[in-house]
Amino acid sequence: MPLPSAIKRPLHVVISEKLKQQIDAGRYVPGDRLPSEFDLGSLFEVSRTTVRHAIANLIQQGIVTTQQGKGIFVCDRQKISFSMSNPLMHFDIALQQQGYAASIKSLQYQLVPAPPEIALQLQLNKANPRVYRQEKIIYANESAIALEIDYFPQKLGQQLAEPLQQGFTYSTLTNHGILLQAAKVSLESIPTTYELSEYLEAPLGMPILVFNYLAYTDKRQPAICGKTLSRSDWTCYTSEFEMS
Amino acid sequence: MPLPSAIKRPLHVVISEKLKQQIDAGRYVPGDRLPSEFDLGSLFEVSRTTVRHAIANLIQQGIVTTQQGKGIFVCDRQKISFSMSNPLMHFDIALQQQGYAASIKSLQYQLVPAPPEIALQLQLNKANPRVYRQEKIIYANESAIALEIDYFPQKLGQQLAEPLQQGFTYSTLTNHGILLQAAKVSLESIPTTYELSEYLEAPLGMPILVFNYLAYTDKRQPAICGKTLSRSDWTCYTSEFEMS
DNA sequence: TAGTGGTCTAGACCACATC
DNA sequence: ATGTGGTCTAGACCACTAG
Repeated sequence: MPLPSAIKRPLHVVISEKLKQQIDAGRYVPGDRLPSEFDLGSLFEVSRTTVRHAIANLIQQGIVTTQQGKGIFVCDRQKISFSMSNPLMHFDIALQQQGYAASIKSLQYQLVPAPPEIALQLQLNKANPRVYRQEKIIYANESAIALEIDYFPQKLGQQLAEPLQQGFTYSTLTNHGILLQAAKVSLESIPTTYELSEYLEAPLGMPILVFNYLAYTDKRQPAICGKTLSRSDWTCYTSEFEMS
Repeated sequence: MPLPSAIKRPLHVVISEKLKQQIDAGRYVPGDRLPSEFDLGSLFEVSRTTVRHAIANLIQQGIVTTQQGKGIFVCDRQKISFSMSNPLMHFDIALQQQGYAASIKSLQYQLVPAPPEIALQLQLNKANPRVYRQEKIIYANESAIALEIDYFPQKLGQQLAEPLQQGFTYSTLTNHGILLQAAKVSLESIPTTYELSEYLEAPLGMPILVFNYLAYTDKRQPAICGKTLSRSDWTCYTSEFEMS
């Protein structure tokens, strides 16, 4: 006699948990293809819609991935960790330390009118402040893991236009003598939107980690700000604190 | 003539974006009820399945919430922020500072065999170490916002059994003279599982922020560890750093 | 051409809320 | 009794992949 709570579990939840158990037990290993949606339907004796609902749960958890025309495949689950304590330093160095080839692709580098909240953060007091806005994808071993959106003050963005479009933000700044001394950061999470799903090749709705930062060259002078949106199935952030 | 990319957008994405625009524009304000799924279906001239798919997108983004038998309601979106810099300190004080009534409900407080990774973290070297495991829900104004899972060494857990089941972890510890001096933390995100969705009354698949911590009374002595799983639509974590 | 996942439909039954 | 969202079915058509 199953528990009352077990009776109530929706079929799609039961099926996704059964599949997860089989994967955890090694019945399927990373790279394996699962039976097709039709076959899973007859295996579990449910409609294809219900199978798809169950698979959607697994996709969101980063357990499987689908490829149109090919099938459902088990993912290799490993997280890349980025230290927050030295903000921005993370990406290229952290990726290389963890054995990944780090690269970027700049999607946008453009002088635009500063959005109000950006002007506030960067303390731009002119009438119609302009900033350089950069969008770039961060890759680890050819896989897109994050979308970074940075805002640079006009002067800085003009000076370093070429190098910033070639390399990682923090490394580029330090290589050009701009040392960041402090930062305010925040971390939140959102589901993958349709736009993001195309940039990061991530399934719609999968959690995305949003790392917001505002970095200062010294205590009073904000230098750059921006955010990094990373796939939560591949990334986590770490830090160490001492309390005074 | 719409853009090619616009043509390709799935109907459920188009519809959820239309609804989001109407909400952002003030056509519906927090607390308002949207038309029923049937009515939305005839409004947009799509099937109820497609409407449900569109609504699911909005639910995951924390924009609307559904109540069986009642309808679809626009959420009030405000995030509570917790400072990471003084770990654990957060919850009760941070909630009160931001104008919320903070409370907890202890679900479990039990001496259990220590899971291997917990024994390692707490440096329990005995043969079959035991720890107290606590599960509790954290409420802000009657709303469940987080599930906290803590592990206490046997001695500590026994001494503070009653107060720990009544109050917030950090406050209880400091009130009893246990001062935490350092901590290692990490932040990741996962989708809401079925169990979590029941604890937090959160929709299946919505992003959850996972705050893992290991706190020390001094540099060498780990005191407690655990994690806090919080609704990402209601919470974010902040910190400030200075680089040396 | 056949098989796969992606999208969408129309309709059924259930549980819950309200009157 | 009625209306709502939650679940599930059976089936259709499309786009992509492969042999």
